[in-house]
Amino acid sequence: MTDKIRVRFAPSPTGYLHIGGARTALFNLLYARHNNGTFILRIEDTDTTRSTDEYIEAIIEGMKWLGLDWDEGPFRQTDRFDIYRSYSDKLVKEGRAYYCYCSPEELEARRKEAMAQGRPLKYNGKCRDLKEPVAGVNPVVRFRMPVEGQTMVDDLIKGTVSFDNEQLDDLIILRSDGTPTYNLTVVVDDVDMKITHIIRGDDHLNNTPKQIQLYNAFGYPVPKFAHLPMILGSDKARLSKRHGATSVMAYYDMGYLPEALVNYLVRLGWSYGDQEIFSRDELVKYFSFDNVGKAAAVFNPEKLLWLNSQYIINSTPERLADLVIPFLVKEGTISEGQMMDKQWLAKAVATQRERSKTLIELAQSLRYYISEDIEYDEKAKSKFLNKDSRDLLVELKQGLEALPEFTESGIEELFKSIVDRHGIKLGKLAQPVRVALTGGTQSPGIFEVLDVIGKEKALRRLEKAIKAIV
RNA sequence: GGUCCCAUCGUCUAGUGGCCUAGGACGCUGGCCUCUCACGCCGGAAACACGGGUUCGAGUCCCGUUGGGAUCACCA
Repeated sequence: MTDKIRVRFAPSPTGYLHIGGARTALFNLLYARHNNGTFILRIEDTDTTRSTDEYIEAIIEGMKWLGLDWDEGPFRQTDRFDIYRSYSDKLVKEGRAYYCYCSPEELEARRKEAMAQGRPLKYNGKCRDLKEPVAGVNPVVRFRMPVEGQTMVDDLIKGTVSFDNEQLDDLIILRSDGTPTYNLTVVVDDVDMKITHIIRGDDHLNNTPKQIQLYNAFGYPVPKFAHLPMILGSDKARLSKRHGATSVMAYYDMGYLPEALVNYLVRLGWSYGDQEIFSRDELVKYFSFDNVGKAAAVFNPEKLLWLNSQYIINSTPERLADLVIPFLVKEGTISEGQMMDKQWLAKAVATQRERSKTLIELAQSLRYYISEDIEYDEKAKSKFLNKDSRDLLVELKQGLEALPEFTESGIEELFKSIVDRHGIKLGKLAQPVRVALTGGTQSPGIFEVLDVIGKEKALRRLEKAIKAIV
C-alpha cells in the first residue's frame, strides 16, 4: 500500500464560496473519499488587505451546506508566517533565492517597455548577482529560476505538459514587508501538510512549473497534479457575477437542494456513462480522473433546475416540509416561529412536490392550503364561477356538509354522484371547484386539494364563491 | 503579444481505430395519460470546427488552420 492520499481545498477568503470553488472542493472530497484519503481545508489569507473573517465564515457556511465535509483544518496561512520565512531564509542561504532591490515603479516601467516591444514580461535579473545590499531599501526575496531546460508537469487530467524554463520568472517569494507570497506558501504548506494530490482549477496550470522548481529547491518530492477545466458562463467567458448567481449560498436562497447542486456540479466535466443522477455514495464509488474531461464547461441553469425538480420529487414530504418552512416565512404565508402541524404540512407538500422545481415554488404552491383567504384569478373567475356552475357548487357544498367522513375517497364518490346525476364530465364540476378553492385553474387533483384544505375551510370558500356569482 | 490549455447536437456529455446510418441528459417540439397543471410515457428536429496526412478503415492517431479559454503582479 502506498502512502495515504491527502488532498486539500485552498480558497482565499476574498469572496464567497462560488460555483467554481465549490466544484473544486467537491472533486477533492470525492477523490479523498474514493481512496479513503484525507481532505484538508486551508484558508489562503496571505493577502491581508483583501481577506476577511466574514468571507472565511461564508466559505465554511457554503461548504457545510453542500456537505463538503473536511477532515483537517481549517488552517490559516496567516498563522504560519514564521514557517514560510524560515523556508525562504533557507533558500537564500543556499543561493536558491536572492534579495532584489528594484522598486515597484522600476519593475512596472520595465514591464511596459517589454510589452511595447513584444518581449516576454519577465524580470530582467538585475539583482540576481548583486553582492552588496542597497542601503535604505527593504528588499524582496526572489527565487532563482533555472534559465535553461524544461519543466514537465505530469497532470492526471491534461497529461504531460512541458514548459521551457527560460520563460519562467524569478518570482517574488517574500515581499518587502517580509510577508510571503502565494507561490511560496502553497508549496511550503503542501509539503508541510503532506499533500499527495493537488486538485485545482486549470487557471493554475501555468503556475505549476514554478512550483515544481520550488519543490526541487526544497528537495521534496513533487505531488501529483489534476487541473480541472474552468466553468464558463453562457457567453463562454469565465463564470462571473454578470452571468447571474455565482455564490453557492445564492442557490440556497433560490430554493435549491444541496444535493441537486452537487449533482449538477459533478457532471460539469465528469461523467459516468449515461447516468445523470447520483447519490453521494455512488459519486464516491465511481469517481475517477479517468472520466474527467479536458474542456471547459458552460454552466447551464436550466439543467440545474431540472435536477432540482428531480431531487424535490424524490425527497420525502417530511423532509421537504422542514425545508420549506423558511420559504413560507419569507413569502409571508406564515410568521416566524409559527407552530405548524408538520404531518399536515407534509401531506400538503406531497400533493405539490412534483410540480415544484424549487423550494420557493413549493412554498408558493402551498399558499392556498395555508392562508385563510384566497384571491381569484380574474380570467379563471369569469370563466368558471358563473351561472352555469352556481347550482353545481351549491349542490357540492350541501353534499360535503352532509358527508359522514371528509376523506379523499368520500369526496370522490360525492363528485361522481353529482356528475352522474347531471350527465356531465368531471371537469365541468372540478374546474369551478378548483377556482373556488385555489383561486386559479391549476392545482393538484381536486379531491386531494379538498382533503388537504379540510372541511371547514373548503365550505367557507365554496360559500364565498357562490356569493361571488350572484 | 509570449507561453500554456481546449475543440462531438444550443448546453452537459458517451465515444479510448471497425459495435457510429454518432448514444444519453437538459432545453425545444409532436403525441399519449388526464378533473386542470405538473409528473410520467412514446416520438421528432438538433453535433463530430476546417484542411491535410497515417491506416484496408478516423469522431477516435499525427500536423496545420481557425476559434475559444487561461496565464504572464510585492493577488491568490
